[in-house]
Amino acid sequence: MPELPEVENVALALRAHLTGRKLTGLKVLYSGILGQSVAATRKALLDRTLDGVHRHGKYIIINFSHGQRPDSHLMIHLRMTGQIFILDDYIPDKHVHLTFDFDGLPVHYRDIRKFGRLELVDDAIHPSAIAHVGPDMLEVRFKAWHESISYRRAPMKALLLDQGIAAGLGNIYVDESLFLAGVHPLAKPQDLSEKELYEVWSVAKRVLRNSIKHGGTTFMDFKNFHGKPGNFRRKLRVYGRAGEDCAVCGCEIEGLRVAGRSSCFCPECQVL
DNA sequence: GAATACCTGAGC
DNA sequence: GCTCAGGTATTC
Repeated sequence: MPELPEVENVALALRAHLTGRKLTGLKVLYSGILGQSVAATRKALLDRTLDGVHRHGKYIIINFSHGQRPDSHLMIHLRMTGQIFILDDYIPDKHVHLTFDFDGLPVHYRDIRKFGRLELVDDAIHPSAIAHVGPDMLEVRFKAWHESISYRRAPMKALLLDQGIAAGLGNIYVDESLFLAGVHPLAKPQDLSEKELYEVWSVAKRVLRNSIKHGGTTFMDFKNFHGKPGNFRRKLRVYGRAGEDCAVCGCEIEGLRVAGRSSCFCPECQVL
């Protein structure tokens, strides 16, 4: 499911609905999604109050406080199909692996493919567990971003997907950003002028912000905190549109495999 | 880089 | 039955 805009959507909802609420129960039905044991997780989180939600790239880090003891920090990554939601009269199906009970308010973690992770970490903002992850794509400045890609020999598509350079873009928003910037997915940094790279950087941020505004993209599984799909799918120009006509020039959108991921681009608008 | 592994479901 | 899927870590 989720790239930066979808994760931001979930983080905003967690902050808005759960801040100040105490975790009174934690039911774990499938412990494979936990980074630590069920006992350690329960011990660290139960009877604590949620008092902060932070997002870095596609990671959500929740701060739980307790009067005397030190705070606990729970880091969540939804990977491909993770969902966090609260629904009235919801009966959990077999894909709900964990349910938080915030003093009578049940919040479910559901994940069809079980790739997602919830783990206790050592910091509420920059856990050592994600020290290898680069700055958030919405915050990284052009100079720093440019310096970290300019010497690389990989195609732009691979560099934009590389969370170590900047965190948050995934397959959908990389394809969309490259299309809007008019850059071919196989183009390398040295094929592009600084002006073109600036365009990629600024367009990527614009796409992410725009998608956040529309509640993110639901392509297959994504659902927001209230179980509703995001509205950005209808704004997608190339992702998932191989074989269709380009909205700008009318020629056929092509599919291509880059960095092990399916990619869509317009051969006319994105010339190598 | 590429291949593989982690999982389940959808679509052909 | 096969291939593919919004992600990432690990191993050549």
